[in-house]
Amino acid sequence: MSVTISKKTARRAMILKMAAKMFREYGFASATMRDLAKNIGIEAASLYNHIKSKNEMLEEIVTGMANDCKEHLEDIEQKNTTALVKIESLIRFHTQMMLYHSEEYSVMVNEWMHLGPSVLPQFIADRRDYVKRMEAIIQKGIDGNWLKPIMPYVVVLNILSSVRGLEFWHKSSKTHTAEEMEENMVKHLLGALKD
Amino acid sequence: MSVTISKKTARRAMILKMAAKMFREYGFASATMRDLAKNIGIEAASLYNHIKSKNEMLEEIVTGMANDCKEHLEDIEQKNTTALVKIESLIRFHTQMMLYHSEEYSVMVNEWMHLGPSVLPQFIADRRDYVKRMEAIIQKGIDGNWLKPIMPYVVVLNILSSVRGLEFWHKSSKTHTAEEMEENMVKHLLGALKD
DNA sequence: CCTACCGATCGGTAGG
DNA sequence: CCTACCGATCGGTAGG
Repeated sequence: MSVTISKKTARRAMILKMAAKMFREYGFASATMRDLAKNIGIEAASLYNHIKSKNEMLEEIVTGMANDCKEHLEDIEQKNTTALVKIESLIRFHTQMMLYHSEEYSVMVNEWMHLGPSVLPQFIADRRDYVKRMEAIIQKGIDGNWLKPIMPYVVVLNILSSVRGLEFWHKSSKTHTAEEMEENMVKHLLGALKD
Repeated sequence: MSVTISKKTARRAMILKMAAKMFREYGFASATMRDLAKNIGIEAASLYNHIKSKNEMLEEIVTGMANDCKEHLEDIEQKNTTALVKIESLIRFHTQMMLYHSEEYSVMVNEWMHLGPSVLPQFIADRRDYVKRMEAIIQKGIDGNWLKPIMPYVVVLNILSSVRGLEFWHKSSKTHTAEEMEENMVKHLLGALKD
């Protein structure tokens, strides 16, 4: 019995993984349930034994990633470190999420607007809250003279957007390693904040 | 006769402007010709007196913006200035494009993948070329010891991605002015390259 | 997990 | 610029 359940769970996880891959490659609106089914090797109708709807898949992918990000931010906030260390940790965390969980992360940052009306407002509110809390960390660093004064809103936007842009690297010929990319992300995005 | 032509041209330009607005807001795939027609005040079928297809509109919007960017880069390359000044000019140019031509610029950076097979390969090749030439400017600056050594590929990706992220500011409550945003973009993205 | 099929909606055309 | 309409395709359901 438990074998049956875990098998079903694994199958569902596999479907969600493939859905993330396709949402990322074609966009949520252009990816079709028929293509998803074909890539898995079943008929489109059979998908609905594992999921409720196309939108439910998007919601699960996006909120899953969003929760991971929120958790990490809370950890960071608790720690007794300087603003510089905290921001560096945030840059590294997001970079690694994009580099090692690129499908789900890309879907979150690129397809969230297709979320259904029952989850979209909450996602937007959460995102705004996340940005505000990153801004607060930077502002504290500026107030304490640990960081150079650059508008926190712009810094946060740039960090998050730059990570989003790593999608291009991921799809490209990869002439550089993930580690190199991460180090240079830190150098560039943190460099202007240091003395 | 010439009045008729210019009227037609103006109408077409207006349709393209509205299309850009809707491609940006809903995404190319989700924006419909029927909604576009409704927003203009005509029937969907009537659109085809001004344009050939939905894809043609996308192509015109995207390649129009891409050409503006290419032209600016060529100007920059000709000028006899330091790498730092050139990169600053590039940051300011792209920031202004996003801030003052947000519809078309957003469509270019977010919807280019829906370009038809007759233009997509060229667009990708052009984009790669554009990045390579920005990288070359930075590399020259590093070689001449005018810039701190940060991987040019990452710097270029971050600059372009950060500008893309300004879309969020544009849609938001706008608690900061466009000028403030531009100055802080320069401070953050160029700061790490300076000594 | 499949066959069969639905209502809706899409981009686009014919003909005026 | 409109009426009328088409073929294709979509997400999803019924019933087994």
